[in-house]
Amino acid sequence: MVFKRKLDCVSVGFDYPNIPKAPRSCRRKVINKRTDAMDLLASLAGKLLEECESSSSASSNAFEVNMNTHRKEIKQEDDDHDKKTCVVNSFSFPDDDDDDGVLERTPVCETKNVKCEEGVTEEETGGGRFEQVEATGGFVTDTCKLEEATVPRTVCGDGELKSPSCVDGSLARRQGNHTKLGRDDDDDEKLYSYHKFSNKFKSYRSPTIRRIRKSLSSQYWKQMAKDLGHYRGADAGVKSVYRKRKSCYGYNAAWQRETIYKRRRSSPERSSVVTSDGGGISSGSVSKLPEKRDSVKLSIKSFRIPELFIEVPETATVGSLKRTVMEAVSVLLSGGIRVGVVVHGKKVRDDKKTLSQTGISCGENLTNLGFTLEPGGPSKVHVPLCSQDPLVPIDPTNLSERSAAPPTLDTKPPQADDVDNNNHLELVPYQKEITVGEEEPSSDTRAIVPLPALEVEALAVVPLSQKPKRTELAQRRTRRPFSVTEVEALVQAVEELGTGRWRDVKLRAFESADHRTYVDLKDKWKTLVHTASISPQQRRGEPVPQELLDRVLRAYGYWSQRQGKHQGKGGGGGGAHKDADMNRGRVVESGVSV
DNA sequence: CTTAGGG
DNA sequence: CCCTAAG
Repeated sequence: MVFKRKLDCVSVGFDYPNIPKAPRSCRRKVINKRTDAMDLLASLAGKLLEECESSSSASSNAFEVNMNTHRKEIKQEDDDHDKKTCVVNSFSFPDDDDDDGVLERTPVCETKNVKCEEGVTEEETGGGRFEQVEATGGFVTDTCKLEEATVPRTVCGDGELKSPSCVDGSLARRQGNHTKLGRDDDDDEKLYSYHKFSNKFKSYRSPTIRRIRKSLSSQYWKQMAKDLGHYRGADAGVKSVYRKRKSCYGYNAAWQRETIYKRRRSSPERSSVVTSDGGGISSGSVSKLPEKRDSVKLSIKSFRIPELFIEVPETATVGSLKRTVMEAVSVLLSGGIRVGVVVHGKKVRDDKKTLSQTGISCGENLTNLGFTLEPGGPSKVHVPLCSQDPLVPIDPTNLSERSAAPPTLDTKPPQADDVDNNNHLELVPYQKEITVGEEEPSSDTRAIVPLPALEVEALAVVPLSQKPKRTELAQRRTRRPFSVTEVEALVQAVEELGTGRWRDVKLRAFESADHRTYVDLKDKWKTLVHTASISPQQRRGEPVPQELLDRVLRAYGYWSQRQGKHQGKGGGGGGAHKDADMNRGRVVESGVSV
């Protein structure tokens, strides 16, 4: 595995990795995807602040929700057949971002586990084995020890404490070797089951995660279910020659999650905001925050998604595996989330209680405070998120083509598979302080808030029946303007084959251009016709030689005339013949009827 | 899966 | 480019 990851501490809050960021445009998209998550966090922060303010006149409340890069536990479930089922216990979002160089940071009361994580991580990863993934907005997927270090225990639904299963080693590596992905000490199949039946993962975009524009449409779920494999039929796993984006997934509805994300933004209200440059230490910034006594400061490092079941064929590529995980997580996050507050292991349901009444105060050890993300929560929103917030890009596809993908084990074609750098997910709530200066490294694992149990009940509800709140799981394929050469080839093919045989056009002229589907060609032709019809001044993009546009018009006119006739079917012959016809057609168009 | 069109 | 309805 070549992922190199910066020390967590860095991402956690001291020093932001100065890794190259994906182009803003790329990141933007990602941001949109994360909107829900961010909203939630923002909402959470806002809530806490509100309470704080009401109970005390503190005005310096600040929150910081950071995402950690890291850990994800994977465990192998079954191995029937040739598929691997892995359980991803958790993911965490890297604390990347802040492309605008401004991030808000707030000191947190008393927690200092950064170093701890850092140390562990480094050790686990063999020191530098992982490259920062944040560069591309990705998440590092591994380092389980971290979990133990940071989150020693996890409370299970039944109140029982369990140690998080942790698997070390990168997912990719394991997968490649066909070795176990992890221990399976705790198999909670109920969490989130995600099965991938198809082993066709070459698509350059996530198959299951398709953008759903019409969220309100009843088609949404239908589509979703279809994509996920609920409707998987005989065609499961089958994909057309051109289309490389089909796959089927199955997943069980019950999923519980504690999600995570991080939001750089502090509560809109009056939290104090500190900004610092992305790569710098926040000491200066932090110190700027006025320390008020009655305020409670804390930061949520991350939220964790308990588990994800994933099944992929052994023949699948690492990239596809990553994408699969990404998709699973996206689906999980898409259903809406609710934040829960847990103090001393107990969930605080009364939203009206003040923090101090609840036992949350600066004086207290905040380690007994935890947050949970529960499925489908109404409590989202409130805090206006600003789109300007740099969020962690998680969208794989996008980044893939544009940013230098961190080296990964498998080499894959640039466009299609690197998408992964970002698939990761796990979020663990992180609470730590960004105190400046001396942080004790690994001294205190407790700094991390113990993750409370998830509400199984809530989790049990699995949707498929419920509409996910608008989620933009899928993303658009990256735009790839046709080059003049391609246009030429297209025009040539259309001249010969006509405008109703896109599949043939594809075969003839773009056989090897996997990224050009016949639909793409059809669309391009459409635009070419339009382009040729407008004045040169109105055209945009790389100029297409007028000569080609003329041919476009000519062919368009010609084939239009042939409407109803043999529709080009009689074109078994060569292009020459066609050209002859074309000329004739042009004449016709000129007014001479044939 | 392909086509054809609208978005 | 995406999404769908149709065939």
